Amino acid sequence: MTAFWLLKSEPDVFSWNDLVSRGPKGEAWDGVRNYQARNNMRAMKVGDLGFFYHSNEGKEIVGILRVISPAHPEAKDDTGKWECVDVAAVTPVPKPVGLDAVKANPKLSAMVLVNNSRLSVQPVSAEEWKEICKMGGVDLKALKGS
DNA sequence: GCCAACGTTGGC
DNA sequence: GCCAACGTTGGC
Repeated sequence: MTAFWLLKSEPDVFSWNDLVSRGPKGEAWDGVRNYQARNNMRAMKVGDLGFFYHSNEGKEIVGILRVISPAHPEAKDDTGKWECVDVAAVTPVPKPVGLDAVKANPKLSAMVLVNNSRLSVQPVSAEEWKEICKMGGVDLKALKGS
């Protein structure tokens, strides 16, 4: 069963367009220094899908990415404590879903994004995934084929 | 730029 | 092992 996630990045540092420009080789989602977020990455499997969320600037879900490698130690990290997964862009969200829209939707009131805004890698339920895809105009059938 | 919420660190 | 101090994140 494919699991769903939400990964945050400040567009100043690393944006959706940056990930798109990496193509199918993707990019290591490194720099995470939070145990909860790391544990979420450890739980990821290749093929899992995630939302790409722009924090601070934009505050909206702008794209969908795919996990292309399991969690592995970070090359840059000399403590050996931290890990990252590799992700690649799948498709943009045609109508980016803003934080305000998520908050305004009662179906999404349990989302981690709403209740723990500081967690940078978070799980998304299948229901939440579907709802946001609907709001964003994402073609779910097209996603499956990718 | 401010501040609330949260996580981590370190003294005891 | 508790908790105060500090640092960071991220919404506003």
